[in-house]
Amino acid sequence: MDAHRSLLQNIGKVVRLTHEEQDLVCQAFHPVALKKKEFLLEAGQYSNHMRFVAQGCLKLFQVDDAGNEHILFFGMGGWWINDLYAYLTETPATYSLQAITDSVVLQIHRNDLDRLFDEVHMIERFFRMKTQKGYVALQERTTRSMSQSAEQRYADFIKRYRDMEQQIPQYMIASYLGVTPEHLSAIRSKISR
Amino acid sequence: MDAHRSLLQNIGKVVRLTHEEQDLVCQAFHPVALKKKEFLLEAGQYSNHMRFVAQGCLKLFQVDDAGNEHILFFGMGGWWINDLYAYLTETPATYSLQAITDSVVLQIHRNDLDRLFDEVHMIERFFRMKTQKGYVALQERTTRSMSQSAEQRYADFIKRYRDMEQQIPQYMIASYLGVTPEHLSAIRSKISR
DNA sequence: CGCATTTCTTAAGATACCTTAATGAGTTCG
DNA sequence: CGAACTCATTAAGGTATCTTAAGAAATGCG
Repeated sequence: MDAHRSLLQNIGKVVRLTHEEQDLVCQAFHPVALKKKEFLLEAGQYSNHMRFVAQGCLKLFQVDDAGNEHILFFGMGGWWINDLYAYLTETPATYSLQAITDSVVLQIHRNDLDRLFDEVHMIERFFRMKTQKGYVALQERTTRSMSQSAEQRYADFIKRYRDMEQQIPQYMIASYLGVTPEHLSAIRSKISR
Repeated sequence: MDAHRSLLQNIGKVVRLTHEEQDLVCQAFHPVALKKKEFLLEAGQYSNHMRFVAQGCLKLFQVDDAGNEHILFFGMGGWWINDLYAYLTETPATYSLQAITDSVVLQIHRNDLDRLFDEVHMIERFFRMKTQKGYVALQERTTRSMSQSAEQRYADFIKRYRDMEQQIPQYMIASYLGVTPEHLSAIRSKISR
């Protein structure tokens, strides 16, 4: 599907826009095509865009002092993904955003978004609700990572993101779950037995 | 200090209010005094208030299937604390909110807050920024809990919350950090050696 | 197709953290 | 004051997860 159409559909699930407003929105969001492994944001850069994944799949991750990668979130087609911390605080990103598969992302610059908030009131509501939803998702994730074993977290993951499982290499799922690839492999073989 | 004064001071650090607006805010927030161990919110109840800790100290925690307590956040004097998930989604709380020491909390009902958003525009801005800050704090916490050892997390904790350390029993700090009290005790004795 | 690279698996030994249990110090309160 | 709690500590043995290393399977590419 066309990227902008997909965006409008996503917004339309939450708030209602007039045709004129839809045009304003489409003009403000610019598409970026990414090859597999290409970066959309690298740690240290400023994150000045809000980003909607129209097609493909990306990962938002951090590299710790020991050089290990920790994936905070995946972004699939129809999802919003960003280092919200960096965007909101206008500080250099501590996370990087990289394409896992060839992808198309629609992004809007902070300045354009702020202008859009004035022009299209419902867009402000949409983003407020998105931030809240993001908070809620993160709280769930934090909670689970504190109270559950790796095996339970993996079972949860495949239940929730069955469709993702195919597109994402296992070692990245391991990183998302907070375990080593070797351990995830052991968990899988234990389950299937 | 007087609870409402403390609230106005907290808000004043972010946005500027007229005297009239300050009066409106004070009228909308109601104080609740809590004895040590008293609950302000129990899991299963609806969370219909935004809450500001004027004095004392509370914990926001969850009990898992095995009956273990997991503390998501502490709320000290001058902090906001809530099961934001439950408040935002208007679903029954999965967390409980309990006083660790005798405390005074100022709270505002959702209906009054929504009304206040219309009457005092800067209050809406204040809460939007608070939600964002909450998200940011949670993202940092999630990240740390994924990538660091219990020992590093504890070192972080005492650096960040040196003043809290006195008021909070160690087993609660252990719960916040995601380890058993026994293990935290072992970590402490290892550090001080 | 075949070689190079990426990804997944297996296994052995190491470490972090947990469980259980016992003890003692500190605190609360009748 | 003394009994009953609450909280922190110690220690022993267990489990989950990591580290390292090697090889197998899958994938990408000339």
